[in-house]
Amino acid sequence: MARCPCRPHKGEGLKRGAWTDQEDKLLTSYIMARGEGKWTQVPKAAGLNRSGKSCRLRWLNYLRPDIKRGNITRDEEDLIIRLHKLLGNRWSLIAGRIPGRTDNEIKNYWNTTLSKKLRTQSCVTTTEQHKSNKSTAREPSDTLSAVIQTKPWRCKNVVMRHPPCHQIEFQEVDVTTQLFTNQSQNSSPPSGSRVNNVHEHHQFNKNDSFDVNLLRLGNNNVFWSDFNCESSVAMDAHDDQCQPIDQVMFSGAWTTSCFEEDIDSIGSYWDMDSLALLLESEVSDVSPVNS
DNA sequence: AAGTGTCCCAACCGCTGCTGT
DNA sequence: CACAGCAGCGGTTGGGACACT
Repeated sequence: MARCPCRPHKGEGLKRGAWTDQEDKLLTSYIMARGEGKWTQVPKAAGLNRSGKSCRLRWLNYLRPDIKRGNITRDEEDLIIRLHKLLGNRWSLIAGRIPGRTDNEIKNYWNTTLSKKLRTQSCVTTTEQHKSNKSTAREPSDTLSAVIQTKPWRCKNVVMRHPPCHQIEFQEVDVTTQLFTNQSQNSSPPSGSRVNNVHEHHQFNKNDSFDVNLLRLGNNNVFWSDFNCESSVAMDAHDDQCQPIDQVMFSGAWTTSCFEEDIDSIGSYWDMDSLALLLESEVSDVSPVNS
């Protein structure tokens, strides 16, 4: 499929277009033996006449052993729609939340299937609304989807305080997490679905640098996610619990930023149902991004 | 059977941000 | 600070597969 391999390439005589079985084998066996990374060196070392970029793409989108084959399931489709509503065209972020699916796959699926489907649905909805609202005009903002604009932050000296202590502490962080479970699968928002409290204590050094992904959802909730590992927790930021002292992180924008520590140690877990539940509830009451 | 149109998706392109020097 | 090299991302392309006439 795809490109014509005979199409002249700028400069070098690297092969392009569809990959052969032989090339796949070479790349797979190389990466299995040496691991991912150093993509510019991969083609030469693996004996491939391809660009490193092409090798990386082939591995990530097709050869990786953890890639799930087969059609997108209904659950996955639902999740993609919710995540897209929340994140926009952040395909890699969306893919990171759907095990076994690649950003390319999700992007393609969205462009070829879901966008049409949603367009059709919105046409139907619009028509129905038009019929029912002939006399009662609605604010356009009622139907606006809330797309979170994540903004990455790398910050030092991130500190969290916890009640009753409101002192700034550079050494210790207490995190109270409230996990979502899929036990309450009714349509009610997650206020009723928070069932587990997990209390953890983390130690950080004064000059530690964090890459934490924090999405502030609604007034009281912080959706905290390390996108590099399969775990997420929702923190209740009500009454100053678990709020970062560094208000810059939160001022005026959805923030992204994070632990170097493996937050799996918190005991959190991740599954599609819990995320779906979270999204379902939070998208509807999300605060304005830049207020 | 042959021609044409449409769909799907692997692969490419160009850009951005990060890191090292 | 400037620059180069690299990885990663989202948008786009193009060709095989399939449906339709």
